[in-house]
Amino acid sequence: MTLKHLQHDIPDIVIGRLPIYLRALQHLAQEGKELTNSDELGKHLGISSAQIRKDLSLFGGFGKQGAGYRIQYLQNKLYEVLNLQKEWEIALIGAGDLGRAVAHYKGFKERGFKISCIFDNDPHKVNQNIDGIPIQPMENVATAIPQYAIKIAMIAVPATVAQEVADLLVAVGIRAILNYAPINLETPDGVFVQYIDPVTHLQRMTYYL
Amino acid sequence: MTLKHLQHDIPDIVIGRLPIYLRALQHLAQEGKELTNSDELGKHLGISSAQIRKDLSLFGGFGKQGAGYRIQYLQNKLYEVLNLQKEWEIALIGAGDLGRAVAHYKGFKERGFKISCIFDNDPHKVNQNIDGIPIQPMENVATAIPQYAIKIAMIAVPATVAQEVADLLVAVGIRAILNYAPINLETPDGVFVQYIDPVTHLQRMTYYL
DNA sequence: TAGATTGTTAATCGATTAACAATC
DNA sequence: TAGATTGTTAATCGATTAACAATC
Repeated sequence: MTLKHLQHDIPDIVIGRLPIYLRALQHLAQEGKELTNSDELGKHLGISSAQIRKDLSLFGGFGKQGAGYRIQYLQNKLYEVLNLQKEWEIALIGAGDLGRAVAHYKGFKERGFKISCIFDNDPHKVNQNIDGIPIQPMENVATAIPQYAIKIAMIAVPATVAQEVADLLVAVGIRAILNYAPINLETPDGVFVQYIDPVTHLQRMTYYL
Repeated sequence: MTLKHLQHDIPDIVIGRLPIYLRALQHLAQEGKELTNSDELGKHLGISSAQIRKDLSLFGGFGKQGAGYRIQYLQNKLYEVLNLQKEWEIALIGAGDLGRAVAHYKGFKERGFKISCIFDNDPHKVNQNIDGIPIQPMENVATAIPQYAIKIAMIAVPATVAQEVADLLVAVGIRAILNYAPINLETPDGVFVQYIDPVTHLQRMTYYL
């Protein structure tokens, strides 16, 4: 059973669920389980079992009728689908409060993403380091990012300059941006942006309170 | 034109977009604009103008034909819809690396959310403080949260204990949880959970790289 | 009034679910 | 084999878009 790589058939909303499945599988693996099924996964995630089976079947048959899914095997397949088999290097832009917090977060390294360079335009911060990673001046972006072929960046600068920074990053070859600034970014086709704005999540819940 | 409060007619996916609209409006207001329209907003956000008009019209008529939307007025109405007219108090659970980072983030206060108490089970951390907010022992959760009628909590503890913490929070009256631990939480009906897991966003983008 | 943009309806599109044959 | 659960199809459900009458 080979991976179907008719990638353009796969809705983005399905891709968005795969990391969630992966997280649930990790959890089950830590409990010492080797086998699971769409029903168990669904209960865990509050998603219907039919949806899980349908999502997974888009990439080929990862399960066995009558048995379910081997956790380890399914994890490996999802890593493969999501291109997570190698560690990705990330550039972090901004070394203020927010950037420092992002840089200190251990979850990136633990789950396959390594912050390999940090940039800031404040001369006082340049040549300091965060957990051993030196803070470089913004001028270095144009050389360092292509040099190490870094494709992913995180933006942790004030909202007022986030678009400008994004434009620069796109110009030097960045293809995926995780934006912590509370502002929408415009990027050309083929450059992907995801947003981390905890306040919008809170505002979504207060509606119901 | 009064607010329609047939709240159960409103799809959650629409509620989820309102904070994004609010963010765009704030941006336009800062540029000194007083008036906007569904087309301008849509271009800003990469959303169709029809969708914006439809979403907003679910709550009553906020615009004027031929003119568009008055930014200030629309902001106020959205604040009203989302219950953002008063500052909300939040409890933060966990004062490790992640909890500290969350506590330091200035965006909450700036946008109407105040972290008013912090809890941790590490005796070494208790009685220290973060930006002037004392770290209390976990035993205090049961008294402090009802005392101040806090309805929103943020979880920044290790994934292994996050469910346990969530159960406790629900038991003492918390109705909305922003969960930073990379694990799905199960909560009873009427308790809302949102997730902040930057790694899942990165994993979603690597698919396309 | 003429021009512009909303609010709303109807049509389209896409995602979820139910059900079951296939098969381990 | 009998039992269980997948993979997949068809039906349902819900969300988005197109279009335009209403109206500022």
